[in-house]
Amino acid sequence: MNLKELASRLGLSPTTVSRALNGYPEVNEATRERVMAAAKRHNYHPNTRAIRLATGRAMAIGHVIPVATRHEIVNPVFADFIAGAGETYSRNDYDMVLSVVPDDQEEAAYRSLKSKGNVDGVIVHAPKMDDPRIALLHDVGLPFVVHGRATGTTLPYSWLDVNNRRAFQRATEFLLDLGHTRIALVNGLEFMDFAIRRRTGYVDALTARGIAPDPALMASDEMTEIAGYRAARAMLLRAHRPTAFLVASMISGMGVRRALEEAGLQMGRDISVIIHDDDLSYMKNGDAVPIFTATRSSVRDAGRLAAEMLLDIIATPNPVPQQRLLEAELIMGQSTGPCPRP
Amino acid sequence: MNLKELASRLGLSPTTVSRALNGYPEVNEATRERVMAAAKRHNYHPNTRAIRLATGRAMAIGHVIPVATRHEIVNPVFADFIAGAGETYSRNDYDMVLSVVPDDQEEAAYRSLKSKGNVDGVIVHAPKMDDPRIALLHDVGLPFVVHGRATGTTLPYSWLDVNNRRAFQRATEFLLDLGHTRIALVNGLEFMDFAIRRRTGYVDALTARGIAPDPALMASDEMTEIAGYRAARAMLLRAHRPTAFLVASMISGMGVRRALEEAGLQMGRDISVIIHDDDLSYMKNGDAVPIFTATRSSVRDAGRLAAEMLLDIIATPNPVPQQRLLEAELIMGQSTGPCPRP
DNA sequence: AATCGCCTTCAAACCGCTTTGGATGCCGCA
DNA sequence: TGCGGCATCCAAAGCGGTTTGAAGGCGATT
Repeated sequence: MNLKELASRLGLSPTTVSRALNGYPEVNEATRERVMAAAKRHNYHPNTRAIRLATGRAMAIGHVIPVATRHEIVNPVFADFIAGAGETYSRNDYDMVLSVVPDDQEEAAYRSLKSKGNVDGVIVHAPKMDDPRIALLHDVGLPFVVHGRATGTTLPYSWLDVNNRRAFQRATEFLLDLGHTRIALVNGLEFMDFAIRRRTGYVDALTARGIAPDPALMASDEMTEIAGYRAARAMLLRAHRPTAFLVASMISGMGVRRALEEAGLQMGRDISVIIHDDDLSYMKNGDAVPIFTATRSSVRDAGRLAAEMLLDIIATPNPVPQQRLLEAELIMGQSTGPCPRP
Repeated sequence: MNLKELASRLGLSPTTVSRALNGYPEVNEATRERVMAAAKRHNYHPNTRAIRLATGRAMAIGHVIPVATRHEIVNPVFADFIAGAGETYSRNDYDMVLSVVPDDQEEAAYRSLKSKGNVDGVIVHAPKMDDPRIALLHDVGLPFVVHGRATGTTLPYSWLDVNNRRAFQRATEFLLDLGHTRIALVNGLEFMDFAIRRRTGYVDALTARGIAPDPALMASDEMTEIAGYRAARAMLLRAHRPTAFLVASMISGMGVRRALEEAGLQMGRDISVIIHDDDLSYMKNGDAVPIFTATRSSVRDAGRLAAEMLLDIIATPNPVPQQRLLEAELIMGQSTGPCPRP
């Protein structure tokens, strides 16, 4: 059942039927109702491919996922972000298209998405310092929103980010207030923008209290269980071990916990831990009582909001770049306590 | 730059240019090269939307992701599957479209995908017992491949699955051989087909050795850290605690480990644990030496293979249902050992 | 009564590609 | 010399919608 057939059954022209269905004003209300009823009765759904060609819009948003090397976006955080963004797209009749490409072809992927007209815009994930993708998308002319920010980029662009610096600053201050002075940072890879900001927050808080950051207590690696475990273990073996840990993610946190337990240290009593909690659906930080004290910010909400921002930009004739900074909340769990006196 | 313009620049008809670019035989080789060169020079990429309308094919595969209730597909396992499938799609110039929908609208989502012509086929995730989606897709006429199987369904359909029953049977036998008799099962939700099969494997292995399965040692819940922790803790508090655990996933396994450590039990010495390891990129089970002894099967490979199967089915005129059963390997880690004599 | 303007509706062009059904020219062969 | 056959190329008709430009009908205004 297509438009032409539906129209002929109704004794109307395709023009009128199309307009009736799309809510244009120049059609009689009685006619519109007749058309709507017939469309429902015959289970008519306009062909997306035809709409796309006729309107010149793809009605789809792209997400490029580079794979196959050191840093992979394919992680639990990404899954939750996608879920949030996907909800927004569905509500607005947009498709979400994921392009999984070898990471040396990421740039080509964006260009191709644009020139072949597969999408109306993209969301840029995991921005790095001086991220080249921003300039690229700028001159390709593909609307985009960055999840995060890219330090060093001068071009104006739209982004949605969590205030990572402030979150880690507050967490550090909280530990300092508890009497901790040897606070370790188990950070993500520090070419990632958010990791840089987190470190800044941590360093700022320490220096504000007159404590010189100790490079031996600052690790930077992928946010996996293994990496968290390794970093924590190495630090615990040092002569002067830290009394508190600031950890980049729930998953790294599990690794840190493993190292602590292996060392016979009890979290919350012998040693304190604060993690950053993306509030992942499959990785909840406890329920009533959080396992870890944490800086929390739902990445799923971020996905929802970033998608809304992008759709808004696409719908606007001459859009101005939009920015939005979300604050993480500091939630109390069982993993922190006063620094034990030696 | 579109086909018509490119053609006129070349002094050729669009027909010939189209054929030259698509490798049809009825065009002079010299002409073809001239066309190819011009296409490259002018950076011509055919408009996907037009190709789709003209050919009647969507060149896209759909994945429907239901959200917002108890069981959510949005999990790390799903992310890895998607990554695998996405690689296959990219290689074959297909788009991957994800539909995130409230789970009471899942059926409508499939129907809409079909009637609006957004995709050429779909992959069905997380099949349940007597899964209604199989009959639905059958009569809607949308090609599909199921990741897993659906016990109770009589219709023929294509699927790709891991031999979950055998994997858990082997794992159980392995523990029995080590002298364990009180073996606990921390399973996924048992309306999920794979969870049913795993339980069957476990029960079969026990009964084959004359051991009656103890309902108190069989838990079934979501595969999260929390759920794993709760199930294990409850069992450890019983008078006759288990000496070994069989756990449904890496994440549940972390929860079980937390419970064990809380109870002061050392994995591999006081108590044995075997998990199922989907070999997730961000949830590696150790590296050189696995943390957990495990039944391992890469869900990413599964994604790759399932996608290949689907593309093959779509390309075949009168396809017959395809099946493929992957075997999990049993890998030795540090979490198992002989049953300690009391 | 003629004209104007609004409300409805329609025919046809268009989006950018594929594909069918010729058309043309050239060669070889009878 | 005439003709079949092959190699090339093209015009035009789709694909299934949207959108422009125009037209018919009718009440209101002059």
